[in-house]
Amino acid sequence: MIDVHPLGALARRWSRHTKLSPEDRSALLSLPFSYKSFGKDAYLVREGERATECFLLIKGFAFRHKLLRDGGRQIISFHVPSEFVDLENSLLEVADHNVQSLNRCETAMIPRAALIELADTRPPIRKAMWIDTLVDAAVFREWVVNVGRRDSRTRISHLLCELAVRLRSIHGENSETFDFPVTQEQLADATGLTAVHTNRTLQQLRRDGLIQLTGKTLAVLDWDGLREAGDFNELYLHHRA
Amino acid sequence: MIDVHPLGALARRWSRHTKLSPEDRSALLSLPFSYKSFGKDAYLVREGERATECFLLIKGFAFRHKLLRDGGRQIISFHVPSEFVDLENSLLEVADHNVQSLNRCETAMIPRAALIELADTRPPIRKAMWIDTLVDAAVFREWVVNVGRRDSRTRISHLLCELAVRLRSIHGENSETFDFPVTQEQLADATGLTAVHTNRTLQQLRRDGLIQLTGKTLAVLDWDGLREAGDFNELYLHHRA
DNA sequence: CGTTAATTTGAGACCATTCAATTTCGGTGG
DNA sequence: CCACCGAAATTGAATGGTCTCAAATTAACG
Repeated sequence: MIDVHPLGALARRWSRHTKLSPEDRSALLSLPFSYKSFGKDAYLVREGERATECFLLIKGFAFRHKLLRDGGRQIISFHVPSEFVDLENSLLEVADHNVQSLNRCETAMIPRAALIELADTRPPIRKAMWIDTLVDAAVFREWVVNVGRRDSRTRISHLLCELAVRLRSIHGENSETFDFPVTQEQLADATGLTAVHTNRTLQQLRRDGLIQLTGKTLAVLDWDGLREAGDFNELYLHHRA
Repeated sequence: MIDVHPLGALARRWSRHTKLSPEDRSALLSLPFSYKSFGKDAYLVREGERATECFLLIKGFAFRHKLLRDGGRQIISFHVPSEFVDLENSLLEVADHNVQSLNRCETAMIPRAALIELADTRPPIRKAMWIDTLVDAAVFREWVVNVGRRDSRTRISHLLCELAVRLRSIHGENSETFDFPVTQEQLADATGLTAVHTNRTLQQLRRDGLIQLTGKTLAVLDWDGLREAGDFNELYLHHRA
């Protein structure tokens, strides 16, 4: 799945739930944008900033988070290539959270005016964009449930399930090993736990033969087991809209 | 603020962030719908169901929630009159969570086809709808932070702040007393705490002179204090989009 | 290869939970 | 209007999952 065009992966992903005519597709691919690369841990968007463009992830991973008064951090979502990391900034005036890169990544920076115009003139593209934001919201809801009402083992398993499913949709449906540049501290901040407890919980999941997690690679050894451990039901990902 | 038209409150709310022409407004008010009343604790939407219409709250309160394997419940949001409780169902095929009434309430049930057509033909209304779903998402994000990284006192204070702000936008900007038909058990399920601990925490907030909460009425006695206690910053509500 | 980041381990403390019982509140019917 | 009933709120005491603090070990990167 090598794309000649940097927006090709986006067009392909949107085609899964919304039929795009050849004209829609070429209008999408004609969107003006500029490449922007980021190193590890770079901020793409800062809370409180006015946004004038949106970032589409071409390569690498990113995450959204908020910082608390006491210095704590809550990660709100992870993002993989072909996803917008801040599509809401096309319509909302100021960013209410930060977006940061997880590793080196490449993005297409698209002016919000161009995005809005494309959405206004191309109904199917508008629909695809809207569905994107709705699915984002569905994921946030599931995260509220995850951090609100599940214990540490279930919580971490659930998060790993979600990431596995979303990575599969890029790497191929039967892949079980993924590039996973997420530190345990980041995993902790995404699940509302501490890094220490996250570590102990991951060890338990390894001991149970559910996963293998070494360095920057995650392997799901027992999918049904992990799904069970995580109380995971992928309905909320709306993979077919 | 008595509306002659049941969709009047919606038109007024949308006008706050999106300019609607007289034609937009009348197209909105011409939306086909049917009244539907619900008793306390009735289900408006069930997880897994295919949605054919959306519910606009005219009177009364509602909330979204998900049920867990172990019988636990996580409340994901509360809704007040003039809000859609399930606008995402206009585009997503199946509901990924439940919507239930908090007290007796009245709704306008609008066919999703009609909503989509209105959005397709009226750009400002489309924009207002889209902003609605984006603000919903912003609230979900803040809830992830709330249940993920704040202690019980901060968590509950934050939730009360949010509800106060949103209720003010209906009852008038300087009101400090609100109709609040939320039980402590529901408050607990919204904050990821137990009812017992929620009770003790509320007592502490009362003892500190921040709130008064009796029966179905909430009074904010010390707004700055509550805001401080809840680490609350209303930016995420995007009240001016 | 050195140096810093990330992971792992141990032990004690604490916030929130669990379980159970009691009191108060809110709505209903006589 | 009061008695009644179930729901909601409150209290107590014991338990426990997760956190905190610190130190040690291992992995990553220039």
